[in-house]
Order: sequence, then C-alpha cells, then structure tokens
Amino acid sequence: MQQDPDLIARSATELVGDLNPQQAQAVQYRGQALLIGAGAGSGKTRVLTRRIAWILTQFGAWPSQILAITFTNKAAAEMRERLSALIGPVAEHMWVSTFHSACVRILRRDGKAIGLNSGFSIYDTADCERLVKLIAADLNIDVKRYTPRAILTRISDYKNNLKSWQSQLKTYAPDYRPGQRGYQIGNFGDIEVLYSIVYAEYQHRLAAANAVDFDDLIGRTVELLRTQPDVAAYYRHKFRYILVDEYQDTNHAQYVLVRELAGVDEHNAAGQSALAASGAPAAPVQMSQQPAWITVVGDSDQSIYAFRGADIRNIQDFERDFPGAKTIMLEQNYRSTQTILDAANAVIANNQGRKPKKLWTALGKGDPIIGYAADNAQQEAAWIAGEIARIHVEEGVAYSDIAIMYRANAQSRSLEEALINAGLPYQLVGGTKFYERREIKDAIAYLQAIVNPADNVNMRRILNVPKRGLGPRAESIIVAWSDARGTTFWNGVDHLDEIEGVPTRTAKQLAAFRDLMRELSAFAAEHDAKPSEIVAEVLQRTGLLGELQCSEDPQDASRVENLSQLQSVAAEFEQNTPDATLAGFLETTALVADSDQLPSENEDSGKVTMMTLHTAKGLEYPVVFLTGMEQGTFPHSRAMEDASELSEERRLAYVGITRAKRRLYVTRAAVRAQWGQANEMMPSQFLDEIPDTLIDWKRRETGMERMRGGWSNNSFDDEFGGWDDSDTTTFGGSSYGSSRSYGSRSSYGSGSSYGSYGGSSYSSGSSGSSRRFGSGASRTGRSGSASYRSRYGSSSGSSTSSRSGKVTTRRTTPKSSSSAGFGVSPSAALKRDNGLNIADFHVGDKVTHDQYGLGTVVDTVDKGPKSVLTVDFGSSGVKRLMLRVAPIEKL
DNA sequence: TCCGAGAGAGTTTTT
DNA sequence: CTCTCTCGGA
Repeated sequence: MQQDPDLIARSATELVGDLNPQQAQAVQYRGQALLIGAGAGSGKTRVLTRRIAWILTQFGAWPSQILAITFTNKAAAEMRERLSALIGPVAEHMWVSTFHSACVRILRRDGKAIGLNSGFSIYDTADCERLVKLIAADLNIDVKRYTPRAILTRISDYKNNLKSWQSQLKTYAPDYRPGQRGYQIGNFGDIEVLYSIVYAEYQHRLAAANAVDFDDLIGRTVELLRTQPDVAAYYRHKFRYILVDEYQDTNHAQYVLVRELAGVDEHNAAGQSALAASGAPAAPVQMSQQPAWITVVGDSDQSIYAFRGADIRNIQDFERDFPGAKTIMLEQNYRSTQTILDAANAVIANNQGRKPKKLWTALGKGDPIIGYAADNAQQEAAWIAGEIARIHVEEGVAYSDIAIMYRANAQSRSLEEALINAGLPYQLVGGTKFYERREIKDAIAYLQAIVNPADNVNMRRILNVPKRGLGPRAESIIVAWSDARGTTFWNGVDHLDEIEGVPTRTAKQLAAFRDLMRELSAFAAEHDAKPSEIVAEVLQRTGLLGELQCSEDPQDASRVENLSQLQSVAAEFEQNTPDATLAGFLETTALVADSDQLPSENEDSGKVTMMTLHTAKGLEYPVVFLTGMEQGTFPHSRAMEDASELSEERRLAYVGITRAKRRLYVTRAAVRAQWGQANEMMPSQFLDEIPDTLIDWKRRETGMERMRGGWSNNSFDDEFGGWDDSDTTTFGGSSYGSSRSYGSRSSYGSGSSYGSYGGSSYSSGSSGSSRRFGSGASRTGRSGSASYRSRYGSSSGSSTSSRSGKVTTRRTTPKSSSSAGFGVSPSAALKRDNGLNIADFHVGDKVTHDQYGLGTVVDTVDKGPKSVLTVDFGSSGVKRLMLRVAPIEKL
C-alpha cells in the first residue's frame, strides 16, 4: 500500500522500544477489541499515540480511517500535537476530537436526513434553560415546584439513555401532541407525565429552531446512524480503527455511538464473528464488512462523571460487550512517588466491588505527604499561600509547578484572596466561563441568529438587547402570529407588515430590528470567512458595544474588554482555521471546556494553578494541594448518604491524590463558612483512609479541637459555629520550620496579572478584582455570632493562646450598621422600617446611600409610611427613594 | 416599557 | 452572599 507522503514512517523499534512490556503489547495488539486498563500516570496517552502510529505504519492504515475520541478539546489538541511529532503533519487531518465535536461534524455533513440543517445551533445549558422556561410558561407549569434545571436534568437522563420523546410520550401522555397551542398541564398523577410532555415539547421546539443541545449531539448522531443505512455505511466504511480515551466516563449513548460507528451489531446480526476463530486476524482494512477495531483506554477508579450519566459499567463490562476482547493492564506509574501512590491505593481500596489494582512506581518513596489542619478556610488558605511562598524561595519550586485543588468552585474565593494577599501569581481555571458571561452570550446570540434565523431562543433573546423598546408585549405579538402559522419567530418579524394590531411605535421599532438583522445577515454572508469582522460589525451596529462604553458602571468597562476579547478569539480562530466560517467559529465557542483554557504542557504560565478536582483530571503537577478535606466539603454533603455516590467521591479523591508527582499536601479547616454561615467541619474520612505513617502533620488538630480535647467524643455546641474570625492576623505553624507570620507577605511573584489568563479576561479575577475582602467580618447580627460575642467578648482584639503556644489574634468588631437596633439584623430591620422619619429630612440635607454614595436631598414628600425622598447623587443621577425602605443614612 | 427595590431561592462536580 | 424573579411606580 502506498503511504501518504506526509506520514513519517516509524520503525517498530522506534514505536515500542522504550516502552514497558504491557505498554508495548497494548501498542501492537491486533484484534477487534482492546481494553487498556490504564492506571493513573501509567503513560496512557503515550500508548494511545504510539498505537495510532503503529496502526498507520505497521498495519498500513490510512490516517482517514482512524477516529480517536477524547473528552476535552485540550486532550484532543494535545494528542494531535504529539501525533504530529511522531508521524508528521498527516496528523492534522485525522479525526482526533471529542465525542461532541466528532458528532457535530457528522451532523453538519449528514444531519439533513434527520431534519437538521447544517447551520444548526448548539444550545448550551443557559439556552436550554431559557427554552424550558418558555415552555413552562406556555404550559402553565409552576417553575417553583418543578425547576427548569430539574426538568433539564431529567431530559438529559432520558437522552443519555437513548429514551426517545416518542416512547416517553407513548407511555405517559399518549394524548399530547407536541406543538399544540394553548395546552395547559392540568392535574397529573405521575410526575413522569409532566416530564414526558415537556421533553416532547422541548424536542419539538429544538427541531423548529434547528437546534440541538449537548446530549442531542450524541443522541441524534446515534439516531442518524440507526435510521439512515447509507450514512451508517459511509462511516462504518470510513472508520476502521476507533480509539476512545477516558472510556470510564462514557454514558450509554456514547457507548452505543461507538458500537454503531464500528458496526459491531450490524456485523453480529449479519453472521457470526469470524475473528474468534482465527488466532491472528487480519486487519479490518482488508475486509471492510468487518466491524472496526476498537481500542478503549480507561481506569474505572477514575470514573467521576456518573452525575452526568457516565456509566462505569461500560468499562467494567467491556469484555462481555465485545466478545473476544483483550484486556491489558498498565500498572506501572511513571508520575508519582511511592508515598503518593500508597496513599492513593489505600484510599481507593475502600471502594467495594472494584477489581483490585495496585499502582507501583520505580521512582522511590519521596517526601511524606504534608498535612495541615486550619481553624477556618481563611487560615487554611493563608497557610497554603505561605507554604507556596516558602517552597518557591527555599526550594526553588516554580509557581507553575504548583496546583491547588478543591471540590467545588465556591472554595476558590478564600484561596484566591490569600494568594493575592501574599502577592503570588495564580490562574484560576473554570468557574464562570468566558462564554457564559452575559455580554458574550448576547453577542454570540446575535451571531447565532444570523447563522440560523430559525433559532427562536437566541432571536428572542436579542430582540430587546440592547434595550430598544421591544418588551414582552411586542414579543408576544410576534409569537402569537408565528405560532399560529407554525413558523419561526424570525419569520414573524420578517413579515411584520402582515401582522395586524401592532401599535405604530412598536411596529417602527420592530421594523428597525428587522432591518438591522437583514443587514447583518447580508454582511455576514459577504464576510463569512472573516468571523472577526462579523463580530466587529455586530458589536458596532447593534449598539451592544456602544451601550457599555457609555455606561458609568465600572463593571461595564470590563465587559467592553471581554467583548474585544471575543473579537480577538474570532481573529485567532480565522487565522488557525483554513476554511473558517462563522458557523465554525460558533461551534468552537459552544464546545469549549474549562480545561481548554489551560496552557498546554510545554508552556510555562509562571503561575500557580487553581481548579476543581474534576477539571484536574488528566493533569499532573509536581506539587499539589488538596484542600477542604472535610466531611461535607469533600466528600460533598450531598454525596455522603449514598454508597455509590460516596464511591464516586472516593474516586475523585483518588484522582486528586494521583495528580501529584513529587509532593502532596492535604489540608482542612475546622470551620468553613458556606453561604455566609459558618459550620463546624469534621475531618474528611478520606484523610483517615490514608495510612497515618504517610502523613507528616504540620498541625494536626485545630485550636478549638485541642481546647475541647479533640473532636472524637463530644458533639459541638451550635454556639461555636459563629466564629467570626476572618481577621486572623498571625499564627504560627506549630512545629513548622521557624515560626514566621504568613499571609502578610507581599513581595513575591511578579506582582502583575493576577488571575488573568493570557493577559486577558478569562478568569474571574479580572472584573471587579478587588471587591470584598475579609467578608467574614461583616457578618453581624446573626444569632450565632451574637452569642459568641457575649461569651468571648472579652478576648476580642486580644490574644488567645493554646497549649501549643500558637498565638491567634482575632478581631470581632461588629460593623456599624445603619441605625438598626442591637441584635437585630439589618435586613430584618429593613423589613419593618428603617426608623427614618420624613420630618427629619429637608431639602439640602446630605445623605449617604449604600449604593449611590453621597447625595443631596432635593425634595421630600410626606405621605406617612409612603413618604418619598428625592435625592441628587451627582454622577449617579437623581433618584426617588421610598424613605421607609431606602438604604440611606442622614449625615 | 423601564427601572429600582425587595423578596426569595439556591451551590457539586461539566461535555 | 449572589443571582433571579416579581412587583410597583413613573
């Protein structure tokens, strides 16, 4: 067979010479189904890329015959990069992508057969929620009782298990016709009835809008392959080798998709497999009616996405699902020290029903794990910051070699603050995503509406953004017209002249909107290959940018910046993409993941990385801090009851521990504020599961625990929950190095670009960066802290010392809150009255407003409890305030 | 229609 | 605490 000139031929020695026997075997295996059980750090990406190279050069396959699936774009990009290095530029046109983008590609090409036009929109969670809300409003569903989110979760479950809306409807609500108007959900005995109806309606409207959601990308591709034999035949003929990474995280739909693409079941139906008989089967490339060869790589101990429908049985039952499958286990770890692996092994061993597996390493014992028990989250964060500063200076550890991990995004706040205080550069991964910001979503909605005018959700979203006097009233006029004709919202706008009873003003504004969209469409059509120019045009012409630029609100300044960032992203896209289109650009924005924003492995960001444990999967760092090791935080409180959910938490712990290469820290806090409410936290059970000999506790018990003789016997008095102690100023790590005070350090690090990614605004740190520090101190008036104060009030501002000689200074200053009585919370006071009397105010008086700041009274109207005060706040404008409830204070 | 203010509800993890 | 929704007033 003639080889592609772009393909660098690699000899067998080059491909497997430096591998261990199991790895080499996995690379070379010939057979229809191969499961590589790849423990953490066992070099699976290496094996995967080598295997692909092997298939190309040794089996003589064409690059186009390979489909390699990963879970994130970043993983895909990385694999492609490694492949390029290994086999040359040919890797660039191979199908190496995520499940989702592979499906987009298939659906763009062949989706027409199942009613999807190629410009279809991909709805993100927010879009989907909007759609469900619209439906709920139309069907008169109480969204307080049945939240759109809960409904969507259910719909997602259906889709992940390939339950069609048709079958759901048949079972639970056979009388419902999707798209019928004026239907109101009445009484239903079974909640499934409601779900089924919404599901059906939801799919109906998605179809009408030429849109799909994330789950549909998989589900509808399966539908396509199952219902269109010619399409299925095309892909089955095309892909002869399918490789799936992170197989333990596949859900049922993805599992079926792989089978369908490979043509496994078609083949089984046609006749019995010939491959079991022959010892060394020929590569399928020569016999195209054979199913494709499947390689899956995964580790059932790292399955952490069950909440999203991942079914761990896919990997556990692989050998049963694919008869004749070969399993190869990779247990040698090349990443971590033995100490770290021992900890990981010990923790995961507590999970029931798993195949025993023991990672080992040749790297030696290494440092002990370092433990630290803090009094509260702030102190935990401060200690971490101090420790990072220390190892950076004393041990020369680069910031970019350090990662801080936590269970939930909410935990990042205190860590961020501590790093800022310590002057350490960091980068936050995840949290509020760039593409989820309001201004970005608005801009994208325009683009989406241009590409796909049928997209009712996005079209309706932008109708009145920026404000152009087209409110719910105008919207409903159009909706009524278009619904009655079974057509799209845009069609209604487009045929505005045919609609009767539109108020003149509204009609005029609607016409302006219509013309705007027509012009933008025309512009987009002419500049389709230049998404960045379309973005610029949209931002300008719609007034999206202008509105923000004129705004006084400082937040809007960063929004402007984000919008210009969007334009840069578009420009970058069109530079890196040979056949760039606007639709293509939108696709990339729809399918980005948190981890995609991480710099690739050979880039040194020079910053400490902070992220959730989920995001951290697949990554590795020399130094890892595992924070918030408390019952209720990690394992998460919602997961502690259920055995299988707890197992998943434990796998998450396993993932976290095995991210560390050289040194692992585990930290916890005795008190963690959640929602402004402080709670006592017990140490995580996962800490107990790590053999004690592996952990070197720098501080084992917290101050309070010592005071009370440990946490083992007595349960806590609720009053202790109210520690109001964010203002810890000094503390010493009991046995730790020289006692120094952390947290006040400010001279390390570059001192610039905190929390920003790529010099721009990906992270949350960029907008309103310095808002709210030490929030704990402002919690006054809660019953807990009030009683705390009365009991410990004498120690306020002074030092409490405990046996270990630890010195902690706290300040519990109650913030002066506007004229509310002692012991009454400000909000409770507002509810009744703020106690202000209109008689006390006169024109010319100065007042301060919580939001607007200083102002001058320009008018008073005495209407008893409904008295109104008019105040000129200067740059904030003149406001009329209901005196009774206004957050103001007289000066 | 727009705006501000107040009430209320919600936080696990995410392709 | 923070975001969203609802309500009342101009």
